Amino acid sequence: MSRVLNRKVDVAPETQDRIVETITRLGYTSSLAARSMRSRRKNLIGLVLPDVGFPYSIEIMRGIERAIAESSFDLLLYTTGGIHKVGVMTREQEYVSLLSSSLVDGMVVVATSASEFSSVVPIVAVDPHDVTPGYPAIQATNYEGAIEAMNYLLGLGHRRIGFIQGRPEIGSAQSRLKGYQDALQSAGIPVEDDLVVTGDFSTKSGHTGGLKLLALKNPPTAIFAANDQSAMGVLQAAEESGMMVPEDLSVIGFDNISEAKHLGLTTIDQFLDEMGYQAIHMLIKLINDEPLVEQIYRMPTQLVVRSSCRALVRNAMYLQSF
Amino acid sequence: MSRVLNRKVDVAPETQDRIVETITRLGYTSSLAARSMRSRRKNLIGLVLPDVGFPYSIEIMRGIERAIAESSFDLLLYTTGGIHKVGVMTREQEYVSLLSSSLVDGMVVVATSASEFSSVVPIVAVDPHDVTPGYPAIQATNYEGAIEAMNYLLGLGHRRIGFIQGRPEIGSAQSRLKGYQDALQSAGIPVEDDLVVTGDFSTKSGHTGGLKLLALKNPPTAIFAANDQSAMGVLQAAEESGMMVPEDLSVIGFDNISEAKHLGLTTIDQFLDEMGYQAIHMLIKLINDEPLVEQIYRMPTQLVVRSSCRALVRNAMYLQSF
DNA sequence: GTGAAAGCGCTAACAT
DNA sequence: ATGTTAGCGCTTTCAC
Repeated sequence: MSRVLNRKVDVAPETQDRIVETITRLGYTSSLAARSMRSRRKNLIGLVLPDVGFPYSIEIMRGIERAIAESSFDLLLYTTGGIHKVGVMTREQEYVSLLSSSLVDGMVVVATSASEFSSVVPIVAVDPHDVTPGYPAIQATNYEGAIEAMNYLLGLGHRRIGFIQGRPEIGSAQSRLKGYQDALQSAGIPVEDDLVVTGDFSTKSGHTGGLKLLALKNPPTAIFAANDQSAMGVLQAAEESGMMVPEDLSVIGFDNISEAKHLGLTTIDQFLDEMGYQAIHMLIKLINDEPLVEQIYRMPTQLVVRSSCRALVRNAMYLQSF
Repeated sequence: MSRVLNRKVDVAPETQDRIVETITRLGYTSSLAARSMRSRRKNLIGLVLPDVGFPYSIEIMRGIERAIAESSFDLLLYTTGGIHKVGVMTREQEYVSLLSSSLVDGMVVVATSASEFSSVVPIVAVDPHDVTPGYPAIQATNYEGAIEAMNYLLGLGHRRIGFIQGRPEIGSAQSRLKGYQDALQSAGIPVEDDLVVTGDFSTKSGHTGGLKLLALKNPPTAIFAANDQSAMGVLQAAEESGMMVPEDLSVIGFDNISEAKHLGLTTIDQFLDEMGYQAIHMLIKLINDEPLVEQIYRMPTQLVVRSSCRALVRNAMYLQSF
């Protein structure tokens, strides 16, 4: 029977038919556990996500699923339910071992904070916190993108530019800050500590940070937020503090979840999607023992300007239709 | 060693320490496959989703993850990558067998079109297409909700009310249509075929249907769309056909993804979330052999009015902050 | 072309 | 308290 299912060696057509008939009649399906344990190739890819509910994770999952759909692999996602549970960070390696030990052919780990993994099967990381990880990974060009964003604002004539940072312990946030600082330096503008506020990539932190910057004695004429969520918060802050919303205040979000589409740029959702997609392709290459062109695949980040309230209406239309 | 890991029988403290030390040193993790095959209880719940990328699936997953985080179970999601692959519908039973055979303690199946499942472990379905499925399930009060929505519009004085249907083959869409028809009948208003257009829950179908309804010789004064996506399409249609958007046209979306929050109602995202959450709790009861109060858990659906463009801006703010 | 048997990594039951 | 062993359901190998 095993021979029929795995269509390996010669089986008499008559026996074959009889077995197939019985299988369908009984609704039999081979046990994943037993099968995985015995055979090398499982046609299954494992995925470890920090939190399945975040838009961030979702977009990456979209790309992963797209690549999976095109491939012969199925996907097995393992989660314990949110990053809020204690010790999840330390459990990352545990999850990897769990799946890699004998269930999947390869794994994708998203937004991990580990800088090293021990695994029987190949691993590809998407957007790891570590800038120089010890495993194949998909990364964004955070530094270059930040420089680009700053040059845009500098090109508009801005000289006092505020910065809302992302979660400081994460590599991407550090790279973006460094881009901010280096761009200013290149333009011969001193970096003022007052103009840099710490955030955590959330709208709320953008809001708080925005209020802080706008309340300065000598407020910035432009604000560069480390991601779109914070940029949104800055806009809210501007609106609340009674200012006639933007048009008079340049706000840049590093990522943008919707508006960029109208400008013909890659939106962050497409961006994350593509990251997931590339990760699977990279992983499949590794599984098939094909050589990797580059250990770290770097995707160019793009920026988007938020400047008018009209954009919000357009965003609404877009988001709703999605 | 097995005894140490499963902290079952008595082990000498000294031996215990030695083993734990070795385990951590070697980074050993027990094989999920082997373990699952041998023991009854795996502390793992399986999830079969039609498509991990849809907002619909995502919201349900949120609730599921929330419940999982609170429980002692982990979650294993199985997907082949999108409903677009051929034969996925028929493969539903296959996935169920695959996981249920020996990997998980119970399963949640979302938006399934099967009316029967054979499984070794307990199954709970979320929002099955079948209105009277042969398995425990979480359902929405689609019929009652539609009556409620219609009564709202009738209460505003509307007598010619259009209807944008959902995917006709799906039970929930049928129930909503029946609610529309019955409410009209109760009010002594004849059901006009012209006022009912078929859709598929998408914004595009709402758009097309809206244009069709608005182009009627005697157009409706209100439109009831079977879900929020289509309601959004109707709004777009109204705007495009040069009408001063709403205020003068009542559009109701049966589900609402964001606005309802401002009105203090349950939003569809909360609604789906809750469905997923309840499903896990129901399943855990089944796994623990506890009796089920009701085989079908019915969640009250709530409606929301879309009437002004201002709402869009508010939506944008909400969605962005999310 | 088919039957038989070994063994994958575990857990549970039984033996010491 | 610890050592030993029989399988769980498969795939693979080796006989026939």
